[in-house]
Amino acid sequence: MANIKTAPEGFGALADPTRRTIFERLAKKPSAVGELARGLPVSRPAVSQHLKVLKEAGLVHETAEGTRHIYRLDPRGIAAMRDWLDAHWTSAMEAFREFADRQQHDEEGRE
Amino acid sequence: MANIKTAPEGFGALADPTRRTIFERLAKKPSAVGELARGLPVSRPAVSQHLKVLKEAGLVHETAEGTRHIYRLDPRGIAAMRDWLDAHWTSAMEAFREFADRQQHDEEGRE
DNA sequence: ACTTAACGTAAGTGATATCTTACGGTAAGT
DNA sequence: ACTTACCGTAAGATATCACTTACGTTAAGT
Repeated sequence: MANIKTAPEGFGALADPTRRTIFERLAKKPSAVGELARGLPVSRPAVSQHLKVLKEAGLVHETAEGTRHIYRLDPRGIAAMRDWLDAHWTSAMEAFREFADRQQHDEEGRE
Repeated sequence: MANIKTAPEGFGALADPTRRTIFERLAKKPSAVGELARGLPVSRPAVSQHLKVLKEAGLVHETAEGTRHIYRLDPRGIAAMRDWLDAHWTSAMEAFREFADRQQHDEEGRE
């Protein structure tokens, strides 16, 4: 099971638009830092800082190839966030359905 | 299908610890604002502001009962975030598995 | 009608986040 | 050995965020 304690960090990590773009870029293809910086409206050091946040959240994994640092998505971090959402989704689903049904029933009774 | 364009807003909404606590509280039981403020280390207006963010992210739904405003989780917003994660999870899973296999193979060859 | 309860919003403040430029370190190429 | 490529970190500036107090509104109770 994925470590659910790291899930909250993930939300903070994906809260920033630039980091989401990086995340989506890595989903398509593992990339180096400079490679990511090209095509982004921020500097290369900024990308490094974003990758650090993503890494500490357990969402990406880093490996070195010479001086190049290759980053790729870590599915375990993503799974942790999914699990966190799922843990609440079920109860929310039931409660909301019950509420929606009652809401509809009340409106029908009023017509 | 849930509107995937609202998903990113959700990450920002759940990035704050206090909002996550509110979120978890609502998962257990729909509640009014003052009711939520009790037991939280922040003021009632702060809770109102947090609920506004959660609402704009599509994560909660508001209904009025007299002067009391009842908030409950909106499963559609949660589903949107889940879908966003799932969209990247699959490709990340495959790429990472391939990477991990190759990594292990390399290490075996070195022994 | 008056009071009370519950809530949202405005304004201001302190903390945090994100960005930049500057710098230092490591590995590869010549 | 020297240069070049690639990267992380430090320091500082600006923008954004979360919080508080003060205020106005609406609905219920007496």
